[in-house]
Amino acid sequence: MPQRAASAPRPAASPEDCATALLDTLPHAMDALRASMREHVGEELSVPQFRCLAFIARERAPTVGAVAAFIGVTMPTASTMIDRLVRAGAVSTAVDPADRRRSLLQVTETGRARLRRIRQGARQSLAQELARLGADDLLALQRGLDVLRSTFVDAPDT
Amino acid sequence: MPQRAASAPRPAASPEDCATALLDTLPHAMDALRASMREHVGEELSVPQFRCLAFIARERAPTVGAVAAFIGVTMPTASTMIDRLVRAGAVSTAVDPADRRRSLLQVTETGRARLRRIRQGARQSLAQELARLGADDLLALQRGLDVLRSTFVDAPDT
DNA sequence: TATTGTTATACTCTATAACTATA
DNA sequence: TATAGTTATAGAGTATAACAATA
Repeated sequence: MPQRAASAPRPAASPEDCATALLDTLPHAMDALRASMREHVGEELSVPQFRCLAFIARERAPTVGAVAAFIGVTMPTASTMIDRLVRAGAVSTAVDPADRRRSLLQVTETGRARLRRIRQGARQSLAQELARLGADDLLALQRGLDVLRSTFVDAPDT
Repeated sequence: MPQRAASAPRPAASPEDCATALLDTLPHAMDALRASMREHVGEELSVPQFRCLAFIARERAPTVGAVAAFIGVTMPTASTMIDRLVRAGAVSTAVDPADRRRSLLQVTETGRARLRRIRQGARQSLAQELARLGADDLLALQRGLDVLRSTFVDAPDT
């Protein structure tokens, strides 16, 4: 079984304590994330738009339903969001020849460039804030985020 | 200096890597948090409303400006949000006798009960998902959240 | 008949600009 | 004149209900 560092007695972390910490930490962290995405004026994307675009970019040609499922919204919501991205020239749609009810989505070259700039800017700006942390804290953060991902990204619902 | 477990060689976590992890993990975690707050039908609060109410509840009698600063929105936004909470009977306002421009906010007993129920429900529902994790993962999560809090809650901007 | 997606409608969240009241 | 707050307006994000088109 996993042997632990013998240094200090570790108080066990209960699921309830973690849930509480999640509840009052996550919203602030999201604020910072949002801010990092708005920093480059004139070149911005809301968090939902960013997620939407990033998802479409990394799938080959997802449907509206797939986007909705991924970002966790209803189809009407995804539909209008995608519509805005299409009007902004970031996404193109094509009818699926195999099932004409489906729209296959793709990020345009414009959208791809836009996504790249936003992502890089946000990452840089967040990294700058994180650069104040020591190596131990960074590692702890990374591990915590891994757990978060395994819980809420890789295994969405139970 | 902090001695490390001698088990495996640890790849150093760079601020950039953590920023990337933040960018693609946090939104999903927020989805889960939002869902946990909506679970109890008929007894819900949006995340911003929850933050607003929770802040007012734990301060003695904050002003609209203080709420705006805490949740990171402009005053008009805070003003209308609070107005909704007032109309819902969760918050009461009183003119500050010392400076009649200020409104002093308070959570009503109704609001307090509501907040308690929502918070408990959300915590329980999140805790249930986290209960699948082992003790090590829970600890890692707790530590990661501590780092997140120290970075984005305790020390908002540089 | 079931599924994919859109349209209609309504609310919250959010900002900027313009205004009111008080210091 | 400066500050606290509100009102007006506009747009994004969100949901439910109703509809269209296709399987």
